[in-house]
Amino acid sequence: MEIYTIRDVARKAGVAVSTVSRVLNGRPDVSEETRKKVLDVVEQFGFVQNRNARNLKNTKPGYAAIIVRGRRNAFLNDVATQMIEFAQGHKTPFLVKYIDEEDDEFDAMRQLYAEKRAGSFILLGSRLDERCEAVRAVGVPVVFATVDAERAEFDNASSVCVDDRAAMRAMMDRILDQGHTRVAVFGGNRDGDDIFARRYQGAMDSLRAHGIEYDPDEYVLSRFSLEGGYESAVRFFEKHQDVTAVMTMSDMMAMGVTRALRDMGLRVPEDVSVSGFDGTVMARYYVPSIASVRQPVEEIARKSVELLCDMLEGGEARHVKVDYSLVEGESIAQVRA
Amino acid sequence: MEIYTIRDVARKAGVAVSTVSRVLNGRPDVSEETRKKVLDVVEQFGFVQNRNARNLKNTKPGYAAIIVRGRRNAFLNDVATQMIEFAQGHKTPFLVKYIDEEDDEFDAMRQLYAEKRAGSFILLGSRLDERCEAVRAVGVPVVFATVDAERAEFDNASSVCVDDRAAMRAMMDRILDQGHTRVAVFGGNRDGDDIFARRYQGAMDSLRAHGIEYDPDEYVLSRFSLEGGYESAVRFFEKHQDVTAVMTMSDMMAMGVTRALRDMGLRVPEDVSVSGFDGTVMARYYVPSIASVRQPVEEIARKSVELLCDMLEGGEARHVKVDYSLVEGESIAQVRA
DNA sequence: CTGAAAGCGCTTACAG
DNA sequence: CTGAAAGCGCTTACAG
Repeated sequence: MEIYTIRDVARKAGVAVSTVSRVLNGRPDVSEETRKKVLDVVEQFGFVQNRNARNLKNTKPGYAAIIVRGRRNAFLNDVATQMIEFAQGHKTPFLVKYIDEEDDEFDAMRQLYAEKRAGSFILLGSRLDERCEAVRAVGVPVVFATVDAERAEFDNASSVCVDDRAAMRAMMDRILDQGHTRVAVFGGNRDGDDIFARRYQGAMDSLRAHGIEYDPDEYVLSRFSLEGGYESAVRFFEKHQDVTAVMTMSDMMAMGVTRALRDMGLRVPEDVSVSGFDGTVMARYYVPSIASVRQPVEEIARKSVELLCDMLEGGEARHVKVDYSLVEGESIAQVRA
Repeated sequence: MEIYTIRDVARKAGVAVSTVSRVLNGRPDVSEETRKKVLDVVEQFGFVQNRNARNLKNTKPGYAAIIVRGRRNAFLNDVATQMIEFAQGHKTPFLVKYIDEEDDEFDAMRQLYAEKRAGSFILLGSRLDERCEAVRAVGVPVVFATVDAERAEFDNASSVCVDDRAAMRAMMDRILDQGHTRVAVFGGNRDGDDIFARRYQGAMDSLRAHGIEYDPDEYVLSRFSLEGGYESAVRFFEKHQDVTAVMTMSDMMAMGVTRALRDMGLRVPEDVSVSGFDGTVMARYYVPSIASVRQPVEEIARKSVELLCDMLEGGEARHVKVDYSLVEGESIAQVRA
């Protein structure tokens, strides 16, 4: 495999490297004739620019970077895709960086800033723990998407999310309205002040309002995956056959729970009702379709991009709540007799 | 956000940049004392290396790159993840590059070769069309995974896949053994000589062996997604109520079909049997669980890495078939009376 | 409109 | 064990 540099192209075309560079970057100050000559050689060589060299030179922060944590999360992926769409119209070019579940998005920010000239960021699915103080330190515009960063009070960070607490409460209301009184909640760590804690609080709000006492044993810490939901359900229902509904914090988890119940000979929703969270396509196609809290993918994406562009133009950090909606599903029914 | 270079680190630590570079790269020829001094400054600065500069210098092809086409394909993603696992043990470092469905993996190869010192490749989910002549041109070791490249006769390309034709035939046998005689097949383009064409042939092999005449109208070109399967099924069953089984070329498609059937008031498997392909986790968790052809993720991954390493050590290009297996599922049953 | 030159942040022989 | 210097492939003022 032959690798050509712009020097090779320049020599072959009989021009200077700077001229080739200009052509490659679509600069206007090149004669039509020269441009053509250069492009011919580029074509002929199958020349590909070395972006390492390019980025090394170009140091002014131009890009906005979308950092997505978790390659497998369909919901976050959808949001990222939408963001790119909305970003098309704006002057700032956007790039997407996927990082692993365990990676540090703040390291990723530094890396992107240093290497790719990314000077502003949208963080998708970030967690607001100690490390997020890094955001304050970096000082560049940041938008947290699907995370509420209001209380952290960053000067340079906006956020977009649904009201997780209210959403969860509404879903629990709907379950309780079907007569259920023993509802297990499967989700993430409920301590602290992140979205999982708020969702948990929302569930509690509803129970309290309905005058139902909640048995702490009926909260199950579970992984957000099919397997996680499955295993949690199997373990849980060994001891809690009297529970008639399971509310989860993710659609994947809900589907895992549903499959587990079925394998234990329980029907959903006749014997046990199940709810999810996110409003993913898969949940809609599942049988039974999973009742879920839909986060408005498109609006989260649009708002995030808007807020970032706003800050880039000197606007203040703002915190926006977008409307969730409850997705009807076949997975919830009247409590069994 | 402050960006430090190794010059800054060197100055602060009171050593030369070359020394800092050596420490950063874990070279042995640095005194313990100096190393410590440098690492302290690195820590203090939160220094991150600029990989652009690094890659720009390092030009000897070291990496093996795994190119995955399609970020959303759970199956390919699983294979890629496994490959990384297996690659750990080998001397060659591996890196993964995700490209869009529509991107050209051969362009990606050139790019990676030029920029990241990737001198050998595993192509996951590549299609073997005209563009693949590029593989011959590049000359570096390539492994096609989940694609049969035997007939293309590249000197420098191995391949790993299941026998798609036999697999599809086996699945069709199983369906026909349940008494079905009207089976629709939903899948990709059946012309040419790629895996879709072979799967189609496999289905035909079985029908022929069973003495069943196939109605060409009962082949449906469908997208490989939930939505694709759904729409195809709705359109198809408007006109073909007498069909009692649908064989598909992907689990996603099969789940879409199942949901569509249910929405049309048909039960799976009581009224219509459905089968998938790939053996994904989601299909196993679906209700009904989807009978599928499992491609052995782990073995495809292991074999691909092995074949590549083999070629890197001068071995010949080889073409390996790994064993598929039929996954039992609740989605297939005796034909309705 | 075009070219010669400096420099982006690293690594790697080459001296010492 | 350590440092000075060249150079990776580009871009971008600066001249002309």
